[in-house]
Amino acid sequence: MSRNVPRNPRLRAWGGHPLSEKMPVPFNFATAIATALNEVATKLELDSTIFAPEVRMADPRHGDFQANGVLPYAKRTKQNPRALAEKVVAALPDDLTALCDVQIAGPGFLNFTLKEPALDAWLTAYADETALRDGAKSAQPEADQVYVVDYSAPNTAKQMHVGHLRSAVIGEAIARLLDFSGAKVIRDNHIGDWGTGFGKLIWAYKRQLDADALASDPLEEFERLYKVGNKAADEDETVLQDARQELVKLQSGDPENIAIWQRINDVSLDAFQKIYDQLGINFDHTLGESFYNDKVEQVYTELTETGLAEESQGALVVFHAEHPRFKAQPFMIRKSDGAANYASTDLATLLYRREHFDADAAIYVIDSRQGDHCQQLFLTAAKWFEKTNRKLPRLEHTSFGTVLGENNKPLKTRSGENIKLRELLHEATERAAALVAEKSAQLPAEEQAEIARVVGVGSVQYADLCQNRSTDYVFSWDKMISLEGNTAAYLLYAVARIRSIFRKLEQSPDSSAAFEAATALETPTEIALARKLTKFPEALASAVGPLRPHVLCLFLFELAGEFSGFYAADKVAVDDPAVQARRLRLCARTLLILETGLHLLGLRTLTRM
RNA sequence: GCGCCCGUAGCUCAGUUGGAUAGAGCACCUGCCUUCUAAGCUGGUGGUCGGGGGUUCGAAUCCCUCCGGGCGCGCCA
Repeated sequence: MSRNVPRNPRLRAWGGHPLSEKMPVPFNFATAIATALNEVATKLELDSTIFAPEVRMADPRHGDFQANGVLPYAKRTKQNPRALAEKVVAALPDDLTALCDVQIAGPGFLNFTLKEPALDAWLTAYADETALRDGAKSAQPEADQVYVVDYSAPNTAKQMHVGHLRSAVIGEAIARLLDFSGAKVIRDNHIGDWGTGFGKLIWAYKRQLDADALASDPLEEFERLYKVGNKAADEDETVLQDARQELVKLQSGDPENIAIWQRINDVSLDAFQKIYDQLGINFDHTLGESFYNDKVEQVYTELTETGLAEESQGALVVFHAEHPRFKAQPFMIRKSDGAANYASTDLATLLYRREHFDADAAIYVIDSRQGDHCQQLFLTAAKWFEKTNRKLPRLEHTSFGTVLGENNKPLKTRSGENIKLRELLHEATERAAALVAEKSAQLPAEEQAEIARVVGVGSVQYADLCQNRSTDYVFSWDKMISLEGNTAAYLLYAVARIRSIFRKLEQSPDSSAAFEAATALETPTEIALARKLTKFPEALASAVGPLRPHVLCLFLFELAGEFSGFYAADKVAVDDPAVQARRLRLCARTLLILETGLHLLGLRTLTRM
């Protein structure tokens, strides 16, 4: 019999960890409380269609968790809320009341405060990343489902710019969060490698190529050529005709044009990879629009045969008669010239993901401005899959707002150009390097450079993640790099200070032997820190559920704040071995959760800064 | 015109299945380094939650309406 299988059925429901003989402890206390309250409701024969525990994290002044469900239930069933609350509390199972004190507050709220032994048991049970991962997986109903995460997706022949930042950063964090929670994640970079712009670009490539520029900075040269071709086509009708001919030749497989196109894509992907390397992004697949060239015909055929698509003004479009807006606003799946567009390839892509990857879910990390497109895509796919007896994956448009400059307009350079991601990351690193030189001049130059890279890039990533993704956000170098408040540097600094303690004491955060002498948590700052640590599962679940990384950011910031308070109040390197051991254990767990959390967000961490 | 998002402290933002005295950070004022990294910590000032109405034990949160801002809506992706 495996000792990893909880014998207590409630513990199993909690995703509990049976390491402590004297106290079984759930991974997620909030879930445990909700489970217990539902059992009580059954025991008391409450109407389960009305009763919901409504457990949430509480203001620390009121305890660790509060359950608000008793009051509305009592109101709806015309009972005295307080009397019902007392009945519920009296019926709570012993294993829950062993974990926390329960109080009735106000008109019938239940306040749960974790007892010190429960905190202690949690810190014992969840001592490494594997334990956290197992706990997260057990708490996640979608564990083992296949999630395709579609993010980044830049266009080839152009450099990545600030407009590509959020999809890449948020998408990566979401992929990591889902993976940590037990999903089978497939990271798919759906690059735009087949646009109509290639005709103009190839036209210019054949006539105005600067070989030296191509050798030194090919992507810059492709961008210049595109502008040349675009301008020429605008000014001269015959150029436009020629450019169209180049596109037709490309699409019909002309070897010369295919070779140029291939060259452009190779160069582009190399440049993208340099950015991805800095951001810690690795895709499982890069299946761009060109990959679906031979797969759109099936889309046309099936959508026509099922009666979903119709001809309109020479194009093939889908209307949704039942929809107030999409009954008139078409979803165009084939242009009047017969060419595919991104609606066609997106439909083909979804089918491929369903059939080839067996996807249970597809997450589209795309700009909120494409909301209509996604809605039409999802609506069309739902009908198409239903009519063809296919299982529709869970489809989610994980949208995000625009990065604004301090003038509240989309962020651009002074001359009105998009800011290149390469330059943005470079400047972030430079600014961080200046700070490192000022604050940590004693460190070797090489280490200073590494710190600058981690802090600089991490600051960009964190600034993007820490705000609710649905809103636009104002980009500010000063706020981002000032390293105060809810920033990457503040969190990285907390990590570095913990590492420093272990170095000074010549101990390892991974060695449980160092913590054996630990006694019960005592000081208010010790207890506050431990209480915060046990909220990680809640924060994680709240971030994964609605795919909102900023919830995790906020938790990590608050955790780092609790740690800083503890650090200032309670010295770890004290003579008393019991006190030192228990504080060292708090440091080890804080380090574990800060690092795990930051890595989930896609940031790297440091040992010194 | 239709639709989506948004409006919370001087600034940038949390608070989204309705819950306790609406919270942070920055800025400003105030203390704290011969003690583990002061890129830190402690205390304080600061609010008609855009306006008005409604729903109820309870509304920043839900509904209605108005004001203000951003974005999208047939051949770019």
